Amino acid sequence: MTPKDRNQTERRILDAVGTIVETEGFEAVGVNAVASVSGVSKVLIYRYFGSIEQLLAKYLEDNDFWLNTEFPIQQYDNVKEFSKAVFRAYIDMLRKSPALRKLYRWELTTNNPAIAGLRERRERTAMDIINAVSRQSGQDIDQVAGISTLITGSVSYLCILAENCAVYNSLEINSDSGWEKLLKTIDFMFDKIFD
Amino acid sequence: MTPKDRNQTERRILDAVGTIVETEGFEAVGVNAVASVSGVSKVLIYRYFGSIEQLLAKYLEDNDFWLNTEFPIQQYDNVKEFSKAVFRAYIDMLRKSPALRKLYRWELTTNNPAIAGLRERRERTAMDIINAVSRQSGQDIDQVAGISTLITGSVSYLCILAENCAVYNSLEINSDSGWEKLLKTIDFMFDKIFD
DNA sequence: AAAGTATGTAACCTGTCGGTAACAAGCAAG
DNA sequence: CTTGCTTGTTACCGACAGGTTACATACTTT
Repeated sequence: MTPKDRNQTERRILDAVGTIVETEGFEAVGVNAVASVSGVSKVLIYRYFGSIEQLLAKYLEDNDFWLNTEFPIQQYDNVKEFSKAVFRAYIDMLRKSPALRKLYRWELTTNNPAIAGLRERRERTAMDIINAVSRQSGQDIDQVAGISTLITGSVSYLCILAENCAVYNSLEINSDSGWEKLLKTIDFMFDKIFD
Repeated sequence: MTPKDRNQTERRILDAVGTIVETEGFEAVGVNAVASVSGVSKVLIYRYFGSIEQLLAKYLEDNDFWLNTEFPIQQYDNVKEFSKAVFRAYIDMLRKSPALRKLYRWELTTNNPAIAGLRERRERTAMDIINAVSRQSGQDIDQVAGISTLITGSVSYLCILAENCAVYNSLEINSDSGWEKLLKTIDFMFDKIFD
C-alpha cells in the first residue's frame, strides 16, 4: 500500500463497495462497512465522494449494468430465434452476476435518483427491442411487451429468489437443469405464438 | 384503554405489527418500532411473545397469507378457463394486499424458519394445481409448471416493483389499465397454448 | 527554507438499535 | 391483612450507525 495515493485510495473504496454489494447487497453499503472493508478511514469517503449516495452513483456509473452484448435483429434467421436469443442472454447475465441480482433486489425496495436513471435506460433499451420485434413480426406491440414482461419479470424474480430459495414450482432455480427446463418452456411458448 | 388487560395488550402489539408491515414492510418490524406504534412498553413484547421472530411468526400464523378461495377445477368449462381464473385471482390478491406484497418482498432478502414454512405450503398448493392442470389438459407437467412460473413469477415481481416504479416495458403497473393489458396477454398465451 | 495544500488518522458526538434490571401497581388466594 | 403473581413503566446498558472535529503527516510551490 503506497502512502498518500488518492487514486489508489479511491480505487480501494470503490472495490470495497463492489465486494459488499456482491456479498450482502446495496442495503449493506454504509460508511462504516465501506471503511472497514476497504481499510480506509471513513473521513476520506466523505472527502472524495461526498456521501454514500454519491459513492453508489459513482459505482453504478463505473459498472455498466446493462446488456453490453449487441443484438442486431437482422443477423437472425427470424424473429422467433432472435427473441429466444435475447431472453437466453438475459437469463445468463442475471444468473452470472451477483451484483446485478443485488441491484434488481435493491430496486424493489428503494426509490432514488440513481435508480430512476437506471430505470429510464432499461425502459428505453427494452422498448427498442420490443418495437423492433413488433415491427418485424407484425404482432401487436402491447402483446409483445406483455410477453416480454412475463419473461423478464419472472426471470428477475426467480434469480433474486434463488439466492434464498432452491425450488419454485418444482423448478430447481439454483441449478442449470432447472433453468434449462424454463428455457424449454420459453421456446415452447414462442413456437406456439409465432406460428 | 382498559388497564391491566393482557389480551388487549397483545392485540395492540399484533395490530402494530400489521400497520408497520403494511406501510414499511417486515424489515422495519423491530422492538422499538412496535413499542412506539402500539404504545406498549417493549418489555411486554418480550414477555408475551419472547422475541421479534416469534412475534412475526404469530403474526404470520394469524393472517392466513394464501389463496383462501377454493378453485375446484371441475366447476370450470375447460382447463383454459380454469387457468385464466386462477391467475386472475392471483393478481387480484397481490394487488389488493400491501401486506402480501411486503411478505413476498421480504422473502427475497431473507431466509428463516417462518419463511421456509410458508414456502413449503406455497409449493404444495401450487403443485396441486399444476398437477391437476397437467392431468386434465394432457400437457407435460414441466411445461405447465414452467408457464405457471412465468406468470406468477412476473406478477409477483411487478406487484412488488409497482410500489416504487410506475412503468415497466411501457405497462403502467400502477393502474388497472396496465394490468388489463397484461391479463389480455396471458389470455392470448393460453389461447395459443391450449388449442 | 517556509508556507500552503493534499492526504491520512484518531477520537468523538448524536441517535437508534436490541435487550434487560429494577421497581410500581393491581389483583387473587390463603 | 399479607403473601404472591400478573401487568405495567422507567431507566438503563452495550453495540453500532452516520457524521464531524481536531490533529498529524507528507508533498509542492515559491
